Amino acid sequence: MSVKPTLSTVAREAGVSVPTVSQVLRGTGRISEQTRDKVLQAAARLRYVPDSRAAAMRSGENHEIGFVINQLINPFNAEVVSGAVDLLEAEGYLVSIVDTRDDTLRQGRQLEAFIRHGRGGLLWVPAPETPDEAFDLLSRRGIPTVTFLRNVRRDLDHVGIRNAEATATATRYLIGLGHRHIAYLGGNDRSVVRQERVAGYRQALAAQGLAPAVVWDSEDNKLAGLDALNALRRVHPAVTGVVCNGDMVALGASLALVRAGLQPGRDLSIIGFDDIQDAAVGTPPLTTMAVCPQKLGRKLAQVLLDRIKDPDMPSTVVEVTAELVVRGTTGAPVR
Amino acid sequence: MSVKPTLSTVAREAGVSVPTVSQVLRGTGRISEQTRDKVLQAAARLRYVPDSRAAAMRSGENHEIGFVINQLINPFNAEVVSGAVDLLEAEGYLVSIVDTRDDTLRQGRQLEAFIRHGRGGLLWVPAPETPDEAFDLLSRRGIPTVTFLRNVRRDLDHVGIRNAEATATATRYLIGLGHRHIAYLGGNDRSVVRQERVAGYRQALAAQGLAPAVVWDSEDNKLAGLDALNALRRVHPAVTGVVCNGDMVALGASLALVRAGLQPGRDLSIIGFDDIQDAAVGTPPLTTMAVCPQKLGRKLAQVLLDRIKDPDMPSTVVEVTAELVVRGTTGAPVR
DNA sequence: CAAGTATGATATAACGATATATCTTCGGTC
DNA sequence: GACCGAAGATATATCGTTATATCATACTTG
Repeated sequence: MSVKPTLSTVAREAGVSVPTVSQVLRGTGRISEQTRDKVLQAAARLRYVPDSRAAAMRSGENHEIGFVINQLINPFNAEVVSGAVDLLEAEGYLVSIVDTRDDTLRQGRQLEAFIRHGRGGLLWVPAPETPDEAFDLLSRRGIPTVTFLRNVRRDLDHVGIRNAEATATATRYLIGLGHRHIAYLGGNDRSVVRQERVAGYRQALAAQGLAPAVVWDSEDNKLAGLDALNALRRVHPAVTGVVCNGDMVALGASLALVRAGLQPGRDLSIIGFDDIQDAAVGTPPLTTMAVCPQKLGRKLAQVLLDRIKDPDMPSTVVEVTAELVVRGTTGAPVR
Repeated sequence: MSVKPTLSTVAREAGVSVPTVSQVLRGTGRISEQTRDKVLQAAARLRYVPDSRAAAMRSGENHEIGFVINQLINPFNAEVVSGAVDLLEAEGYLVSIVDTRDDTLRQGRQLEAFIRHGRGGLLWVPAPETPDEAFDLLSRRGIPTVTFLRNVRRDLDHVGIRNAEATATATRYLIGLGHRHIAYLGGNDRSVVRQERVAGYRQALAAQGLAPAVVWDSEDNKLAGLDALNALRRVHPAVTGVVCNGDMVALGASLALVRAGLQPGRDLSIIGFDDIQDAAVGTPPLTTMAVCPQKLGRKLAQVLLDRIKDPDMPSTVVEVTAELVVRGTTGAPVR
């Protein structure tokens, strides 16, 4: 009893032709009230659900959008996704998400799968060292694509964060509090985002003629942040302020202090990045550079919708400013 | 220059017929070495990518799987997803994820979208109060479906956790430590999972003839857990042990104690559920009922693959046992 | 009343692939 | 040399839609 009703089934049931059913269901063409009702009733009786793939194949229109994200486990990303999905679903699109986990090979397979399965648009956080061919394949096929966070190819639409500006703000804030030895913690140099952020940090330091920059790598999770801060403090004991590449690392760093019996914001100042939900409920709550992920997601969706509407538009770059939210992990250095 | 090469383009380029190209690329039929090479080279030159939708339409085979999850922002879920994806991608499937956020209406639209766009299988955490029609539509169409966590319809395949057993274990452990007033914290009664867990908790209490059960609702995040524990303690000051519906709530509860200047594990014992990454790095680290999300995800994928292979198989139910991991938030009650 | 114009429906082709049947060509066998 | 089978390719139909063209029928209009 698992037969899938098609236009032809409905047409037979209603006693009309296939194109007529198609026209009724899409509300196109001239149809009399009477046959309209007949068709709608037949469709409801059979519980007809149209096959979008067949429709897309013929019409060329495609309402399925792929979201290629780098790390779904990161709550910041998850919130951006939900913002983008809200807008796109309201416009009748189906958004399907895949998680590359920053594995370039996996990403390559997923992108190809998206092409094979005919996505009508792509939102994409490119994995580090994504080969040019990946970008070329998409642009050759003319698939509307918006990159997110990592602005690798200037010919594509992009939505991101003013990274350098944000870390400069954070660094200046610490300097203003009286800190003289400020380190940058988290990320690694393969990351474009981190490069931009470190640049802003260095620039703010240089503008005040301050001590040489200290940049320390770390994976993007609490445990790694915890270990990284301990290591950093051993090697650079003079450091009193830390600008972090993300909230997860910052929370880990804060935890390292607490475990060592020290107090974040007094013994060492920490500034995070992102303002994830956990940032506000930490002990102490985290000072951080906040961007609203929901808003970012909606912006992302909007840029894609615009691009789909007008494929020949010159490429857009939207950059959002992060705002300093002062909470409990920053304060004047103790001397 | 955005033309999409098709079988017909490749056939022209290679100087053979369309079916021949199809056969070469799929490795079926009898093909001479010579034409095989010709075709492969032509396909590579044109950067041909097959259109899976057209293929699926004709052949009926479908290698796209939908994962309908209830809360992507929950790291436990995100890890289950990654486990399932690993296995399914290895088998050549594309897994596309949507997040219902436990909104039954949104879920309905997403399920219908999955049907329209022809998913070949579904992994599904049903939202609370999912109407029967939703299940019926899927089974009528014969779409292989495995529910996850929430076992609502016994006619479907299912992978879940032995909830009652787990909370009974947790409760007995607290009793063994000497606790006599034990509460259950988190979730709400619309949730099937929570019902099962509360049942296990009640049963363990009843077996020892202990004080009446105290069940307290909370949303599934840290902040809500924090507020909920404070409220619970005001109303039931005698409570010395709390079994939680999830780690997020448990972490929030633990935080509430710390903020009140109390010590989790001494002043109040807390047991979580899930063993998310943050559980191990909390201060103190969280005692919890651990299930390995990766393993759970792989199991889930395996059940779906089996179902796809043999649609007439009787329905399977797999239940995984959660294991007590003792860390820092439990101890004997102070008197 | 012939010719033109809405109106409401249908016929037909096409999208890009695969399944099935058909057709050469060649070599082997009696 | 007639017949048969296998190998290697192609012709044709089909999946479920939509786009375009065509076709009746009725209604205007001069």
